[in-house]
Amino acid sequence: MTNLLEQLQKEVASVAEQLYATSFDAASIKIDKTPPDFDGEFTVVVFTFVKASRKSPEATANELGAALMAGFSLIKSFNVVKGFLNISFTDDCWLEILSEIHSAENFGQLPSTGKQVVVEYCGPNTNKPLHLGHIRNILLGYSTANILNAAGHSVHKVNILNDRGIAICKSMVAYKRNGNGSTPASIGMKGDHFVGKYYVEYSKIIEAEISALMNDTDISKDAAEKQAPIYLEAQEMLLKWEAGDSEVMALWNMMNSWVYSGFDITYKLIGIDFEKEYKESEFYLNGKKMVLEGLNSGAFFKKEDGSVWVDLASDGLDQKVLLRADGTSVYITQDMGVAEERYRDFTFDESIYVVANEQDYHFKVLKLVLQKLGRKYADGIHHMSYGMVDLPEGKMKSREGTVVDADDLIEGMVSEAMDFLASSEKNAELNETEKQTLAHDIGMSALKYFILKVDPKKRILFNPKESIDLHGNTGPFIQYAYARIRSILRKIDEVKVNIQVSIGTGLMPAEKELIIILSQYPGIVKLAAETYSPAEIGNYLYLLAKKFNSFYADHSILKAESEEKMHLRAVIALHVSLVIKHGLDLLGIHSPEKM
RNA sequence: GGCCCCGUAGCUCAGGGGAUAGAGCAACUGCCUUCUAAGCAGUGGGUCACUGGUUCGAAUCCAGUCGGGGUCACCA
Repeated sequence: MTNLLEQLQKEVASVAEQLYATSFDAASIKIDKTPPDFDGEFTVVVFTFVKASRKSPEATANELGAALMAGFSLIKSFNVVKGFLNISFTDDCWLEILSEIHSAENFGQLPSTGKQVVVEYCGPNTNKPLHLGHIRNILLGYSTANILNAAGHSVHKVNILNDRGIAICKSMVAYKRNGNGSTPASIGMKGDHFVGKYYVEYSKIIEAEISALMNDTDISKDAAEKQAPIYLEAQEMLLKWEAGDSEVMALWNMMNSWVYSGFDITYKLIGIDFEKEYKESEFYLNGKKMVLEGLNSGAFFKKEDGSVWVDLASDGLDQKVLLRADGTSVYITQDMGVAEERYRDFTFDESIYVVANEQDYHFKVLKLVLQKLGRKYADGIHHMSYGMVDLPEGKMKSREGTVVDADDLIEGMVSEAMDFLASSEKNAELNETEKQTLAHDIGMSALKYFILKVDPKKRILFNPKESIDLHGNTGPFIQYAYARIRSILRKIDEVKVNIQVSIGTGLMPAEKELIIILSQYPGIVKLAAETYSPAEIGNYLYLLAKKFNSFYADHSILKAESEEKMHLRAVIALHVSLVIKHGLDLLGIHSPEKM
């Protein structure tokens, strides 16, 4: 019963086999949901059978329909339009399905697969605050982890902190020059913004120095950049860092700790968490060891200048450097070390990297390199490649100051939701704190849904001048449907109505439609997990909420025609609300009880 | 230039072999003494970039063309 569609496929296959003495693979039989303009719930596409039947599509469809009716008691009726066999199931069949949903322990949670899955997301640099690009990454990562968990996997959310390298040194150098011992606390600034301020300051200083050099001497801009005093200072600081200079390490630790405390605030605002955070500074040396191991095993080779390379020509890629001539590590070396550690930590079956598609090439290389080192776990590496966020003018560029800051964006959305609350007579009974909480839930919902409803693979266009909607195909729309249902259910609880499904009540089309949509939910969770696509959940929830709202406008639940109808509708509404809540949870969106 | 991704309504997006291509926003009409109007019902809006091919059937698959983006660093 739980999978009506599969059952129907099998029935069709066996009926067709009897009629036409040809065997058909049940799973390959094409059955769609019947489009709204036609009568029925499922549609069998009969073109695949006409060759065997040697009859017209219509005759074949009629023949199959009659045979199905005769042998399959759940079918109420069928009709044929051209090559399409539309099938209706009995009301009792759908009520039975509703009853199954009603008695399910945790509808939408799929049985355990026993698989260990790691999801890495966020991956910030520690020299500046998070921006809109990180927000998409964070939302996709967190939501995908939830979805994989609902699909039965054992999921571990991890972060990777790019905490070393020239970028952080730039902030450090600028701070040393102009910081005057100030701290985030002393000037009342969030730690990541504080450090980011000096990163911006570095750019200003070097630009001044470059133009001074170019005025004094006749050199190119590129050359001037490499001679600028602050650039040389940053380089020197990087070397000192690698040498473990205690003064540099102290500064580095202090500034990074400021950044982390800033990030933590943002993570909390968004409502996400990590089981473990990996710092690249702690693992890049392991990566180096792995490169040397590959050199010894012959997987990699050394060039005359001492640099170490891997040849990926046989895999359709180029040669790739793994270790510089001076022995320092490159980006990929660090990822190798972290991957190894991660396998030690979780012995994962699958390790998912949520990283923008500009790094497609990098992850192909990482996987191949680990495979060449004989790491079996490399087969489980999956790059969840998502499209970047564009502004109307194109890509966000931190140097040109066009980045949309994460904290600003969040604050803007929440205050917009707050404005809406203030302008409405509803929610007047809430106190200021409750209003803030609600505005946060709604504003974040609008932002999260705006990003998550789009297919992860596609790029997103964000126009900072147009605020994100609170109406229509939005997060608040779905939340609203939930809040309306909760309001009704609270009233039912008051009169202690015992909610149960009674088989034998008839079903109106709108009631049946909601049951059908509800029954699809576990399949949607599975699909979202298989395709790594929170958008599947988002689109489904919108459809569900929309159909419920439509139902709500036409039919009263509390004042239904009969007691029996009231129970039935209450059960349907209850499960619409539970699925909405479950689905919104997967997206990291709260479901307010009132709004 | 090589490789990869993307072109669907004015805008933002669904649909990814199946019937007459759908939503939201924006514009315009109606609907709150009835379970929350952040809602519902409706109107207008399309050469699914273009050309060819495969198929009973193509927005969907294949090839090419045009347009947009990414990448091909001893940057991360």
